Amino acid sequence: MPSVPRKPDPTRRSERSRQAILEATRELISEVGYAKLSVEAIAARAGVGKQTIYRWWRSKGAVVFDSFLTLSEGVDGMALPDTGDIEADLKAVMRATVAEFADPTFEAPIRALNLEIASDPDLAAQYREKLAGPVDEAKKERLRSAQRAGQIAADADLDLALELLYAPLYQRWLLRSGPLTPEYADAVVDHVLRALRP
Amino acid sequence: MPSVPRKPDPTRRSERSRQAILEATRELISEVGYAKLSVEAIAARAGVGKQTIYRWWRSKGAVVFDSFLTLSEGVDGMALPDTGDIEADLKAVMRATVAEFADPTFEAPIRALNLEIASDPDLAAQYREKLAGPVDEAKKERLRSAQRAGQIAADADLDLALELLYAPLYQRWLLRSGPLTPEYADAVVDHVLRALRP
Amino acid sequence: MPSVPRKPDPTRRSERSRQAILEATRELISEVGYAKLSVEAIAARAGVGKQTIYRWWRSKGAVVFDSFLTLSEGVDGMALPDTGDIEADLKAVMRATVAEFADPTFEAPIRALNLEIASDPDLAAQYREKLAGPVDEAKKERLRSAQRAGQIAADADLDLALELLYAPLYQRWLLRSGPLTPEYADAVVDHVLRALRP
Amino acid sequence: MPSVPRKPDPTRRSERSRQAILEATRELISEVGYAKLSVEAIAARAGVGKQTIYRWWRSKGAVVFDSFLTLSEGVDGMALPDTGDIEADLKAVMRATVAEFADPTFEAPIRALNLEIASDPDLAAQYREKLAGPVDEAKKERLRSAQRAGQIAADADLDLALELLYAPLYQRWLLRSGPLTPEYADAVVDHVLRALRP
DNA sequence: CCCTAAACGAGACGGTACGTCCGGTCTTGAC
DNA sequence: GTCAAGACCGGACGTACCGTCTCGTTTAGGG
Repeated sequence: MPSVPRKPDPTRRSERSRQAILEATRELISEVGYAKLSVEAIAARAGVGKQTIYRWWRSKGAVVFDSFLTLSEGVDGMALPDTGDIEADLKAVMRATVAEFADPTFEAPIRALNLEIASDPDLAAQYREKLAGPVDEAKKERLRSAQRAGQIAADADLDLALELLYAPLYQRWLLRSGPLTPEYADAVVDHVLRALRP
Repeated sequence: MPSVPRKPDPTRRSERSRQAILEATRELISEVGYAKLSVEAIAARAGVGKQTIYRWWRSKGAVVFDSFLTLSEGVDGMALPDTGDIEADLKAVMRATVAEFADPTFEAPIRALNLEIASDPDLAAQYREKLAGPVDEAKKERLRSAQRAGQIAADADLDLALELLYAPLYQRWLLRSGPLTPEYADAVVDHVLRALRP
Repeated sequence: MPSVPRKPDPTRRSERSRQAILEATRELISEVGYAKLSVEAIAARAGVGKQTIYRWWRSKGAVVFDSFLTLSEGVDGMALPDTGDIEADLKAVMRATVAEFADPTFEAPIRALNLEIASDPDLAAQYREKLAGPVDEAKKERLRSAQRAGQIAADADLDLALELLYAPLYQRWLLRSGPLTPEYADAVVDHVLRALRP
Repeated sequence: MPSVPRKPDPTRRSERSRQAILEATRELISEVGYAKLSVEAIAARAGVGKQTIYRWWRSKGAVVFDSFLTLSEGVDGMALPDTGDIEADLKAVMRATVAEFADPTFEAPIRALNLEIASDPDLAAQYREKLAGPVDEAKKERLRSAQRAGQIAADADLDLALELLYAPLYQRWLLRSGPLTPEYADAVVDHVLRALRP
């Protein structure tokens, strides 16, 4: 008897347990760090049986991921500031990103999330669809506005533009390969805008 | 007497064991992946006592890291090709990087190494010093040659230049956020050179 | 309001479910053995909700016990053979008992039942009343007949007599402390009859 | 890789752990009863890793069994009292057995042991060899003495004699099928001696 | 004939324990 | 004193069941 694992019925899922698990996960990542996070501890903190976690998530990584999804659910309709000055606007956004990376409260969980995504292609796909996608779309919308204003080339590849802007920040932060300062953000913006000029 | 762990005498270290451990580590990362790599398995595969691993390395990550150091020992004196055409040279190098990332043989170990570095600031420092540093220096040397040839601005920040070039590739690869093609490498080079023009 | 568990109404009990549960129990004891018997498995096999089991039985042991009661319902009016020769009759009955103990079909369930009874005084009481009692009464009736025929002492303690006869068989079987052969049964009968002679 | 479970080296076994485990087992059986005894609890109480238990014992039952072996190690050379009066001596011994069965301190562990033996043929074999065997030999020695004294038949089957004596007590105790009194023990002895008379 | 209340199947839930794996420490005997 | 070997304590893993608790869905009188 190969014990066919019947799949659970989502309509009967306990929302209370789901919330408790995601909240416990977020708390524990902040408290003990991602490396020492255990399903056992999540279940205990959430007042939940371990099976309830394994029933609804494939892996610890999936729980971690979901705990972030929930955090940033309101981001969807988000739009970036548009003062008409693409350079100023980008620098503001990039400096905010730098500040977020520097904030020790965010540092640990975001790092956990990124390690999880880097390890698991499935989560990476979900990440792009649910988290990165909408945010990137908002950013590209701002770049399109700049295209219309003639501030960057009309035929610029906006996906590439985004990567030229953010990847250097991301890499410095993830690998700690250099100081992550507002000035650095500014320098990146200056260079990339130069590359994108009409 | 509180067992003061006298530190081992490196002169008596068994080179044979060291090699066996590093080799077993490389093999196992390729075979079972980084997530399922265990000290136990390394010791068994290497025909070595676990203590011998713990005696000489702080953590599993340190072993993984060292297993790469050994791999790339000959890289030190390396210089990049210099045909006089910075654009062609950069595209060649970047396309090689893309190919390396795409090679399934390298994929797993490099990913393991990067996860380890992202998790452990100490290893990150070692990484910069021992691995990234020399390679980056060679790359910067090529850029300096281009500066002298007037192909890129004399006052360009070469560290930044390197990051603008490599970070987009790195990010796409690590997060699987898009296709990693030679054309993509070319596009990045084109943009960055534009930003760096005198 | 502390959920007073109103007790179920037996008149509305589903006979179909009851039968399915008892049958599934018997099957599973034979198939996987008593130690690995689980309420979950019984419910699944019987196509029944777990609650239906817990509604009508106190414990797994109670189900096991009941599954035997049902098996041996027709035994009540049973009478032992009476050829007039107590020795021959007893030997026949005892040999039959030996055969039953040796039959692998009966072995597992009977053992399960005995372990359950040995663990739970309540079940033991039920066992005496519902199963052992009637059977013992039939056996004692045969002994009384022998008393009237002057084959065993008129003042013999028949309960003790039964125990002298059956306990040695039972012990050998339960603890596997020796071979359980027809000859052994005969020897026991011979000795006990000698002890009971007028 | 079928993970060949290499067998442990008994010469390196920790005697301290072994003792702690057996002692914890005895304590827990007395405290919480056999049904609620868990390997987890034994390990915790003994201050031992669970693996250390699973390394040296096949099952929980085997641990329980061993914890009894250790208890009764001094019994080996034991000899029964021999006043020359077999009836008096047997009654004394049987009454002692009755008392032991009645003692609530012994009740739980002995019952646990018997359930374990009844469930597991391997343990049953060990039981006969290590525990029951020596004790039975002492009892048979006393019976042989009675044979020499002409109190019981010279050709009596002493194994059978032992079973006729003890099985009724054992059965009454295990199944709680009747009161276990000194008088009952006496009655059994009287009958069995009558059956064994020369 | 419908209404309603109970029993029912299904199975999610909070838990406990399972038996396994591995981390990191400690011990033994060979070299 | 390092080494291979591996026992040890501890703790987390992912699974199996426990007994309880909803969920709709039958089902069977009583109105």
